[in-house]
Amino acid sequence: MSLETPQTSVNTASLDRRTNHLLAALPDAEWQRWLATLETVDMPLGQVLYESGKTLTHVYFPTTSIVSLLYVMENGASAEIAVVGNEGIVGISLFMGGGSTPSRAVVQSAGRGLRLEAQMMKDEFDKNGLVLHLLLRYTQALITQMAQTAVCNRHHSLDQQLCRWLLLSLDRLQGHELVMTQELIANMLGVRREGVTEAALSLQQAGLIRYARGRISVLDRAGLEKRTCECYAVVKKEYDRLLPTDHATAAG
Amino acid sequence: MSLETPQTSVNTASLDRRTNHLLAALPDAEWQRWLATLETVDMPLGQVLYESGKTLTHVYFPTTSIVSLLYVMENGASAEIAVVGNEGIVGISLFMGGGSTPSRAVVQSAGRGLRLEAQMMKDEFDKNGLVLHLLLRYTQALITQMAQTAVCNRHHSLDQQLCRWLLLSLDRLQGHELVMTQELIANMLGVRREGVTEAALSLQQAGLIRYARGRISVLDRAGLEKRTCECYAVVKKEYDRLLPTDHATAAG
DNA sequence: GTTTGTCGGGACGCTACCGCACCTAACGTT
DNA sequence: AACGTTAGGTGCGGTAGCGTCCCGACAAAC
Repeated sequence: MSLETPQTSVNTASLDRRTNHLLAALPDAEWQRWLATLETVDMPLGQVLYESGKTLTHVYFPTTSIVSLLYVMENGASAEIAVVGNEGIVGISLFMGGGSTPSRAVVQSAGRGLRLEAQMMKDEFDKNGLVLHLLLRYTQALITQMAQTAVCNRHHSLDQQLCRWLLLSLDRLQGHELVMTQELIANMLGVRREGVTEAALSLQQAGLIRYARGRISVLDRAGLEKRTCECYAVVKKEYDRLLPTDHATAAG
Repeated sequence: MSLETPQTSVNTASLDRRTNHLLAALPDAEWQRWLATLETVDMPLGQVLYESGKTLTHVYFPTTSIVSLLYVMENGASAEIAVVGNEGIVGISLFMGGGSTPSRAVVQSAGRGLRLEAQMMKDEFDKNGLVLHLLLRYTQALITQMAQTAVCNRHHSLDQQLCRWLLLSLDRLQGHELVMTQELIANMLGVRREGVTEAALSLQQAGLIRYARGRISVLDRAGLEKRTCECYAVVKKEYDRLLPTDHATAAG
């Protein structure tokens, strides 16, 4: 057969599930069901499987290719959040319930893969409970936070990271004060205490916060949001989208 | 009532589900079921909710506290992977299917929270299909990779990160060669191309790899593993644990 | 009222990495 | 054979954050 030719080929009888570990671990019943719609596709270098924020049309199971989950920053610089190869699936947001992610998936090493239509994937999960979907959505938000942290660690100044951290903490507390020594913040951010001292000092001089002996008061929240990097907004937006507060929007 | 006293109190009729967003979004049936076993607990600063690798006894729903998911490195340095407050749950590995994570959960801001016994949580999910559990386990492995990336970005040299990246890529391909320009690797790692050139050069001089015009051959895999930071092993181990290859171990 | 510990502030040299500019070598094209 | 393109190598000044050590201010303990 023409399994070696480059063009997209609809499933053949010779589809080998062992080429992707996830598919290999699938129960037989599911495998048989999916078989009908699984198709082999070529995945050339640089192909964008999905764009940040866009809804997925398919999920991909790489077999001989590697896909990078990239976060592309506003200034165009990018950083890899994770790689997916023949051990996994590209498009977890589809079954996690979010439908999209703030990252981009790009083929990083040309090869082949199998893909499945989005609706097919979703159907598998619609059989399951509400609780599940809720928790999965939460998990996706959490993942976003992690990913953004990785990016932020790589690219942003301590000053901006401190702002982000203060804002994220503030969002999880009531009021505008947090009890937190600079030493502790340094541990959280993975930097020196002196670095935090310096950054905090400049925030204080800018009139954004005030602090003394382990108490930090946020005086100008908007100012912090202006000063921080994009990472804060990305995470916040994603949490809001995935987990709308009950009083605000109806749960989708 | 003594809701303000510090000691652990078993659930009272006045338990307010709105104090934690996840609980608030719970369907009524589940909420009623959980109510019987949910208990309010004090969460003092510094309390370790779970240690890296340990099995959870409870999941926690912070209400007025903040919990840090910390990754503690071999040399004792630590970095925050994510924070969890009244919007979430501490212990996702319980329903993700992994049972534990390589990170530690520490109370970062004292307060209160609700907790639920591990078995109770699990029971909610055991009603659901195999596919689900498989995918969730995969997701947890992915999350580990993200978290580790964040840590690695913060703390390790470009040289080490390059080793990690090569190894992770190699694991997802067959053979010992990858087609990849230094330019591309630089984009993935979020660093300058020249930095990669320098690091790659030193790896080549050490006899670990050889490369020319976008082809990288790994000559000494063990050498790379020796040279890289702990991040690679952590991620690999977690993938192996969560997604054992069918021919090797039985799926747990 | 002194001591001891905690918290914040500052100085020093050092290293890793950045930004930029430029160069060489290999290869493909025509 | 000439040319342009792509991959890799080098040099140089700049800087963010590190390791270390030291200091002052305040607070609780004795």
